[in-house]
Amino acid sequence: MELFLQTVSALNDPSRVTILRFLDTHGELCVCDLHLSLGMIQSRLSRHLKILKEAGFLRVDRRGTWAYYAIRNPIDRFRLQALEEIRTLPIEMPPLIQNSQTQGCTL
Amino acid sequence: MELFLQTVSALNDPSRVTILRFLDTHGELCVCDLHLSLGMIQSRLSRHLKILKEAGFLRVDRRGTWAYYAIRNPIDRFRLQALEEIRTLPIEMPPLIQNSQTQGCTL
DNA sequence: TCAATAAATCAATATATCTTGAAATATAAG
DNA sequence: CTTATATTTCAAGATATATTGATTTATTGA
Repeated sequence: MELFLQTVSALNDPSRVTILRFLDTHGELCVCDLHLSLGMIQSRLSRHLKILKEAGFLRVDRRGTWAYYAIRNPIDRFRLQALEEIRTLPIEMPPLIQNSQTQGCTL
Repeated sequence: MELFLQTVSALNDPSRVTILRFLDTHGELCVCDLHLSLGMIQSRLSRHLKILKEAGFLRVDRRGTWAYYAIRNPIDRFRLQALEEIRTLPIEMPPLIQNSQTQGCTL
């Protein structure tokens, strides 16, 4: 029961659904690019990423100063079904801004 | 997004998960039998049933004084997948008490 | 109509979660 | 070692959700 509730509770927030959809669409991204693209201040973003990671949706890969987040793979059946459901939602997705590659991140 | 969040938010509570599992196991039941079986006070149960109904998981059938709740059928794909996931959870299920058939309900 | 039972709603309190800005960590570069 | 940048954590206030007991609505039958 607890694990199910953790999964469901992680999905129960528009910011987190948007993050999942964004990472599902664009693949691995670092926190600062998510910050720039989604317009969330980083403390808020970091908190949501942590919740999604602890609920088994995301994995982190630290390379240097950057933390790269992506949809976890492999992922269990129900979480995958939730991601597939999110993929069908009509969410307005902001464009991807990837300054980490070029001028660096302005936090 | 809103409908998805309503679905997910309805699942985000141990009482409601238990109610869904109980109705999934035993089929249609009236509020007072759920009240007796699950040991939830009536106002609390009624509130959770309303949330589950509005989220599309349950249907109600009023017959006389009784309101019979059951898993909605047909049900959409993601909600069905959630119910299937709930079916796999190791939840301690209390025995079914069905006093409405015999001595009546003691609310 | 009146009383009894089932169910839903209301009001108050308690608990949990989200947001923000500031402070703390951590890595890299000079 | 010190500074700059990226990320996480902390503390405070705001918002949402859950619980309880009391009240209200609805239906049945005397």
